[in-house]
Amino acid sequence: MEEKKISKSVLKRLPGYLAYLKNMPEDAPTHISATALANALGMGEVQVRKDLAMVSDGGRPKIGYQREALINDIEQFLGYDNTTDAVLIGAGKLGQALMGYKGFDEYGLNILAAFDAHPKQSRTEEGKPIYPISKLSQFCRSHKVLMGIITVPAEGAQEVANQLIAGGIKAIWTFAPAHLDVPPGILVQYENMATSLAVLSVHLQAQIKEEKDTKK
Amino acid sequence: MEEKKISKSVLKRLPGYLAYLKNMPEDAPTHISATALANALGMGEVQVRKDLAMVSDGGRPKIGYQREALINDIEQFLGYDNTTDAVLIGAGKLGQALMGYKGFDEYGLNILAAFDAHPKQSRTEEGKPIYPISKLSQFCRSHKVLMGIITVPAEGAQEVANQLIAGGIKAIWTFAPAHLDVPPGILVQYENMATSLAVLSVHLQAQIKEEKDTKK
DNA sequence: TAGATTGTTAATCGATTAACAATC
DNA sequence: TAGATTGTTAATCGATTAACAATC
Repeated sequence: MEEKKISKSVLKRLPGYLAYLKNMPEDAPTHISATALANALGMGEVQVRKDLAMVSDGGRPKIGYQREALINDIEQFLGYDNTTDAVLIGAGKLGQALMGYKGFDEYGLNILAAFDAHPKQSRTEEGKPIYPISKLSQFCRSHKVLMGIITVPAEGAQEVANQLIAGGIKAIWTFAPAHLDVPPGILVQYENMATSLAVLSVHLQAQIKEEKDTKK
Repeated sequence: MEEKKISKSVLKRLPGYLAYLKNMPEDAPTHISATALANALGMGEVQVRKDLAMVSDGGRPKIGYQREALINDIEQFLGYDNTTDAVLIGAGKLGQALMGYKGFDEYGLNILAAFDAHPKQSRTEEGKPIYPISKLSQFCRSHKVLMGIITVPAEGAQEVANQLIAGGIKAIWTFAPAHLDVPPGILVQYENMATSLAVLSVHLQAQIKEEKDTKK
């Protein structure tokens, strides 16, 4: 594994490989080829090989990549071996669903606490604290939190982002359908359901139209 | 608006424009320039102009695009003026959060019912029915549902997808971190939280490393 | 008219795919 | 050795950006 700069497209495909590899049964062969991976995930084999070359120190011709090692390499590359503390803002349904999601520790993500403008309880079902939003910046500073997860309605998102940044956060994961203005150096990752819906909707429109045309 | 084939990249940016335009205050000017839009969303103005050219029949030099008309053009292009019936499978926390999200009708999305392997209630909080998963295919067929939303754990996702396809569905929106094998013609849109987390995690790793290096 | 803004045509950039040599 | 598979180098493709002419 050489320290090349990785492109975002490659980066986004890595979790797919990782999930597949981790889900393989215990009794599966210890090695797997890029070809096999590509087929399983419906991708081109050259692409898979090139992607893996970015994170792994190589497979062996005729044999493939050692599965355990590959899993480790990807996890290390993605930083899943270090835990990241995060806060979540907006303890509505979506927020609570995320707070309760067990799978995040696989990604090294640890949500410390939730914040809400008007907390209805003082703890989530899982027992994590819910604080009023006024404590947000201070909490981030004192706990050295680097990541904020925004699950408030669109109108409130920018204000929350401002407070997160004031608290010293470096990355924001937002589920609010709103563009966020942030200073350089802060990463905003939009979990954009509207984008997905657009892709789906256009596909369906085309399907419906096609069907009509066929019937004519 | 000429009937050109649109690229996925353009398509994915359209919802951003739409949301911004719809959120503009009532008393804002009736026209808006691509330049203004680009600045507001932190994008290149040429890109915005080119994107808009795909869906709109044109702005006027010096004046820009008529906001109302533009909103309409984008909505029509994305098919948000036609409602799409959908079913959701997996009435867990995330599923319930999505069932309760009011904003979907803006996108023309109408979730008819939820399905679950072991329904705990017969209706969601909003009063939509929750059926056992055994009724899934039949329901899709009889209601001519074209879209399925999967919010079950990864292990169950492929089986649910199979049943959706058996029910005649044409598009799948899945929140399960699992690759789905589907026949050609069926669109799978992955709402891939793992992907987002990877991008965030790598950014934070770099931040942390940078900070260390600076302190040295 | 002058200048802001549009739309188009050409140039650049990056990512994917194809071809091929290396190797176990 | 032969063949599967790797990694690399070159070719293609698509998307973004830059340059510029058109227009209100």
